[in-house]
Amino acid sequence: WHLRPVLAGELEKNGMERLYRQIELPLCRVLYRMENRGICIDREQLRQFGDMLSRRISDCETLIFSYSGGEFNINSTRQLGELLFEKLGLPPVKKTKTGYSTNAEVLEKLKNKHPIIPAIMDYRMLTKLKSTYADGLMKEIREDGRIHTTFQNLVTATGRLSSTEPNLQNIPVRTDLGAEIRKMFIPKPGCVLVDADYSQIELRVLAHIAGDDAMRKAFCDHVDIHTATAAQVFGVPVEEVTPLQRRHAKAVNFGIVYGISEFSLAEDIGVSRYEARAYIDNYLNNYRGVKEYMHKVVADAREKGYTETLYGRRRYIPELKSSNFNVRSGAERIALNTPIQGTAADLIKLAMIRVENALNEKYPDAKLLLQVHDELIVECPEG
DNA sequence: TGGATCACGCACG
DNA sequence: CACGTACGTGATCCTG
Repeated sequence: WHLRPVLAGELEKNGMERLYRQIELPLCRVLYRMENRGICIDREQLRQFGDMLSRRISDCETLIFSYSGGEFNINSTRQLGELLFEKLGLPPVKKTKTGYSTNAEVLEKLKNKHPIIPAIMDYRMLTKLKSTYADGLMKEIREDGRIHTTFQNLVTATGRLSSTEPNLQNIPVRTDLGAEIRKMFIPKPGCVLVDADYSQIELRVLAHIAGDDAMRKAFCDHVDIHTATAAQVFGVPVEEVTPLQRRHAKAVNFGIVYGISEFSLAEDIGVSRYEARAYIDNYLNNYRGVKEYMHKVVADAREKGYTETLYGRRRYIPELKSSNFNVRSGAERIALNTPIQGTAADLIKLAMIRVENALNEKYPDAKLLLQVHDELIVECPEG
């Protein structure tokens, strides 16, 4: 309690009273309730899924060892690297600090060079699902048949939440087999799970804080933002945008939010650096507000020493003054991205407080259970 | 022997 | 694997 007046003074001095009183403090009670409620998972289905994975992993091992000409620990990146790049003589694509890189990107490039590669990719996917999810989640099921995560509100640099023991914010969804895990989260009898997610919240936040009229108009007109961007970048009418153009425009939109470089964009969508540069230039000439914002937000942060969200949450970035180019460039991407990611975090926290209160008031049997950065999951009575 | 820590890889938004 | 996270496994260090 000796700290209280000191910290209260700090809050006020930094203009974060509103953030604290209207968001962070009331959010604590919401998070406490969500953790206590937990979410139900189908234990029997999870067990069967784990057994199926065990069988497939075993088949995969047999296949891999038939190609390698002997047993080794496939989980060891060191042993795997020696096999692939020394014994089998495959071309090393990339290095790590300590040896050969064997990550998914490398395997993707090698997958047609040797039949062992696809088998290793399968093995990686299956063992990830088994150890982290099938086995990992099973250990966390409590007596009540539910999984109770812990939400951390004081961990991230941007203001997002994180979730631990277990992490329920990274349940698989992108692959078909992974999505099977997600289906095992079920409502209690008589209820349904309602999943409500924001559409393109980060790009909407960008359009707002950058004050970009073209991007705001696209959202106000309810057009698909990636298609609208493709039309701008490639200079074609909206109706004539091809699926490939849309995919490229989507990558550019993501890249902008992360603080793009032509090099990583080119790598991501498989075009030349020259083409990637042209995409970015076109983009910034059409979204002028975004271009100005990118410069201004970095310059402001360099001057003040921190960058901030719409609600005044700060992130200090001393590396902006580094003499090392890579360190400084990284800091500039952080200065650009943090207000976007952090404002989105502010907004969903505010929404959580309002949803919790509105449900208690009007639908007391409906319960907010989870938050996954841009989505809320509610368990509510059927009908 | 076994706990702590680092490196690596990979699940999500 | 650009921004932000959590976590499992292997390898290595260190302690007692």
